[in-house]
Amino acid sequence: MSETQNDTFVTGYLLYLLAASSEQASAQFHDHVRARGLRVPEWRVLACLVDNDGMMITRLARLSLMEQSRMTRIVDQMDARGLVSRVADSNDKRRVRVRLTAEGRDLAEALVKDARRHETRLLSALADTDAARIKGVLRTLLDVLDRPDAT
Amino acid sequence: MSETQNDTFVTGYLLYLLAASSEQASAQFHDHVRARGLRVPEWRVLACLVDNDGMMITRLARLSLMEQSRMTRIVDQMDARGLVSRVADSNDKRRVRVRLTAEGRDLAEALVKDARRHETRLLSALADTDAARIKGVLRTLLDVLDRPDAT
DNA sequence: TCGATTTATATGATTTTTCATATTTTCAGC
DNA sequence: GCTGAAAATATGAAAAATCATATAAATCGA
Repeated sequence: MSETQNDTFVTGYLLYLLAASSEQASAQFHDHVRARGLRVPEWRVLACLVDNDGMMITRLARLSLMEQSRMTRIVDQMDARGLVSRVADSNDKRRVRVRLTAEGRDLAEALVKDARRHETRLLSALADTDAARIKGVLRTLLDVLDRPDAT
Repeated sequence: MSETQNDTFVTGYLLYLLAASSEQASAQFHDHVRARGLRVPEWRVLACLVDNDGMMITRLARLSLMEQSRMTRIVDQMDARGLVSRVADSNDKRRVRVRLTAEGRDLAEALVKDARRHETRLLSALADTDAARIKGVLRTLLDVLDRPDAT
């Protein structure tokens, strides 16, 4: 007798599929990140800063999918550790610009390289049609969610 | 001058797209869940149990995407609150079967109904082709991730 | 059938994350 | 140039989540 019975709802529910695939797809790479001595939120910060160094805390938080107060502390710790430094914005004194240090940049670039490799492997495990579609579909979903309706 | 500059990596990275779309797609419904007086993990437990009442803690944890020790405590609290009850498994005394109470079932069924409505709205905001593809693509990804290779 | 291993759950201690709110600076309208 | 609102960041206290490990029951092999 199979233990798995009629999984009528959860298993086919869009939000479950999204959460589960995000979770599982990330698990492997997140292990790698931790093996490199970083926590996942720190890796996210580094990745954002490689794209666009000197982001302010708020924007970094939005992009890294975390709360502002949390980002403040993450940046504190990364600063203390020498991966980033806080720079006052001359135009707007409220803002804190976060910049990669040389060490931070090296680590960030190495990890981005690893991430790209990992992504390639992941995509190549999918059938061509799925691999070709997945990012487009997700981007569309994100676009729709940005528009203030969709509930 | 646009604040958004050359987002070369993060914005197009599969794991980011997955995390961000999961996060954002869920945000609205999770607010609804909290408005109904539940935390997200509790909602997940209820949803699992509607599909398959009497699941054991370990399986519930896997399906709800959380750790076992955490699930033990969530079930404690839901039990204390009268939403579920713990039932000893007669065949295997290590196991704890978690069953919905009448109250738990009512709440669970109401929320599943809400979730279905929300999902429908979400899908209808996508173009037909995307709506038709998204679940399939995610399921494929999950399948691939289950197979022990794909790194 | 004994002992070693694995599986299922529980729990104390710690770390992470959130929540509410304070502080500082900018901005908008008058 | 004031005044009130909004934006950016920080921080204490609380809640949630993780980690390591304990306990207990089942299973597998010699």
